[in-house]
Amino acid sequence: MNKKLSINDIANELHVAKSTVSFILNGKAKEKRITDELAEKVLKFCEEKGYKPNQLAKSLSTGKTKMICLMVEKISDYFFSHIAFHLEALAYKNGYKIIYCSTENDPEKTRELINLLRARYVDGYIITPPVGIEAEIKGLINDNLPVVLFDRYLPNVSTDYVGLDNYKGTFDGVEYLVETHAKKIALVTLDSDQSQMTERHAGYIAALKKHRLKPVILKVPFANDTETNARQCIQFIKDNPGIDAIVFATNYLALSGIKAINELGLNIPGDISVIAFDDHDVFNIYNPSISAISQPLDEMAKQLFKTLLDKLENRVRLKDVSRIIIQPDLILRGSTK
Amino acid sequence: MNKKLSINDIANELHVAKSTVSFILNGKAKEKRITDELAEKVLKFCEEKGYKPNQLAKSLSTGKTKMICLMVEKISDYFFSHIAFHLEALAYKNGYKIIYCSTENDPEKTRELINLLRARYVDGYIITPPVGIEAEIKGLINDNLPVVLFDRYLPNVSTDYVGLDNYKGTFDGVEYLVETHAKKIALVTLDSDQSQMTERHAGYIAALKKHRLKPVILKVPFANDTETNARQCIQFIKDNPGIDAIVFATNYLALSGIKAINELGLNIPGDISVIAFDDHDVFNIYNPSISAISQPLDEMAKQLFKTLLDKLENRVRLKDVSRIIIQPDLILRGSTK
DNA sequence: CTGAAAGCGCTTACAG
DNA sequence: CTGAAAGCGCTTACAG
Repeated sequence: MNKKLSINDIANELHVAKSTVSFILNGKAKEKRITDELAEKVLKFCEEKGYKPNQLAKSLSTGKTKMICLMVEKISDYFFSHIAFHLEALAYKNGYKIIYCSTENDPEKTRELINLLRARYVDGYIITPPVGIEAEIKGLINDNLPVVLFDRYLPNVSTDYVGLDNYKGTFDGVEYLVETHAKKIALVTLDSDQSQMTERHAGYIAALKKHRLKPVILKVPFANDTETNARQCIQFIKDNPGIDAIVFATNYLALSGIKAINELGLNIPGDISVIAFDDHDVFNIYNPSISAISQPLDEMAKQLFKTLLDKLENRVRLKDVSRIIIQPDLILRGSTK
Repeated sequence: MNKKLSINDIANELHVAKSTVSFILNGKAKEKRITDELAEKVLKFCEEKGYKPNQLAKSLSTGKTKMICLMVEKISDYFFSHIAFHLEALAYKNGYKIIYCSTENDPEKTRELINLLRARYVDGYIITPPVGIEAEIKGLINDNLPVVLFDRYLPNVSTDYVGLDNYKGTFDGVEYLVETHAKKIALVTLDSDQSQMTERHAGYIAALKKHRLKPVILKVPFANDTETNARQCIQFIKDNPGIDAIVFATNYLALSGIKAINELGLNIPGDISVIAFDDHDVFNIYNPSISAISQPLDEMAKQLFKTLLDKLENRVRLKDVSRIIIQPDLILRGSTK
């Protein structure tokens, strides 16, 4: 239980002012015209003693905590936990720590979380916003806190955004299915107003229109469990005979849907081709392996962090808003012809 | 950009001393014999103004940050991201925030992470320790910081631990396979010294011994990717003709292994029964669905957090170490007879 | 080039 | 019952 060393202790032991120590430690020795000799001596002493400045004290006086908040829909989801992993590496490399929290798409919960994090004075926010949280996000922006939205945006909120070209994802997916001679291409999606979902829907509709095909759509409630989704898919397929391809708007919908198709005794891709939006590492080992519209996770995380860091380090003015749209990859596997 | 209210502002506006405000806000009004009237007035004022105490300042003077560090092997893994989700709910309910980080099983990286978090003065640690980090964990304990290990423990470190009865998991799994008349039961596991892996191995061996069967074991390197694991499984099954059941020591090994079995044209469970250690939500929708030795995630998270909280709130003395062993559930699905 | 001093926003003995 | 004051460990004008 060695007592923690403070900057005072160091100043005393070395008989210099603590301001001098502080300047040296923060790389302002040159600027403050402190002799190299002294700087060297102080640095060496700190090194030897294993001195680590108290971040709390530092934060209190600078107003910067070097912490960022990652607020996702649900940290245990495949997509979000992978984004979290990639962001972590980038954050730590740049001296930031990440506090995560899950909104579970509940605006009320999200509001509380934002309030809690504000009291912690985190420096910036990366958020997948639920609909209904516009005012709080604007509140953050008004207080000059950098906010980057991702995965989905809020039409009325002007702030940085990093997301996928969802429209192109489903559009290309459908076009590929058309090329393989599918005639009745269904979409199974969530009943959701979120931008990424409406974009996926729009891409599907547009591609069908281009090829003069008719939409066949199942929308399931967000809160459904896997089993319920499977049941609804079975009913949907029965109700719409002749479906020969299905685009699933999320990876978990695809897994339920495949279960449904299996239970109906239909063959993939013989009877029905399948494409899932958002890749998943089990898709590769599934039998048959599942074709997917993939979101480049590391690229997304990279852009997200860069966008936030540019604001945090004042390389970009707060008011200058960027929208980064990442292109999806259509990965063809065994579930399509 | 409304200026943040401080306790000083409140004291001034209400013409009371800031210590009084502080006492009231911290529920010490009674104790300090402050009139209900005054307390009421202050509370109401703070409520109206939306005053949120600055956590940084609070932390600096109390020495408590109300933050805990969750250090797992990899935040994007199914098991860890789900534990993270459950822990989050418990932490927030109790006023704590969580900083996560991934060790990637690298002692060097873990060492750095611990140092970084120490400079942040987090109040407690929940860690899945890589082998080789004993000294640093002891360092935390010596400085009276509560540490709860989970998933695996370090034999030489005496601290709280929450983990699964891994031995029982594989033991019961093997016994069930024996009951279904399997004669040549293989184990596919990681080449790892971690306690959870050696326990799973031991349970397998013990059950075989009891039934006078011979072990057939494949150990794959930790760093392998899915594809490589599948290749090695194929070779392993070819090299050991007559395997009629396989226990996989992790869920991802199971997924690779199933791919291998499929590629060999063997039927599950007709030719080979399969049990996976650690459930995964795709197991349920796989075809056939996969039997699993399941770790109760929410129970585990609950015990983990309770153990840590008991220490943080001084309900249990730091020196009193607990070991909580959670019982696995054997979930039988389509991949076993 | 260096030092004394104020300040960040809290908590908590201590005195009255 | 309440208030003035010191302290947590830093940063940063300011003076010399």
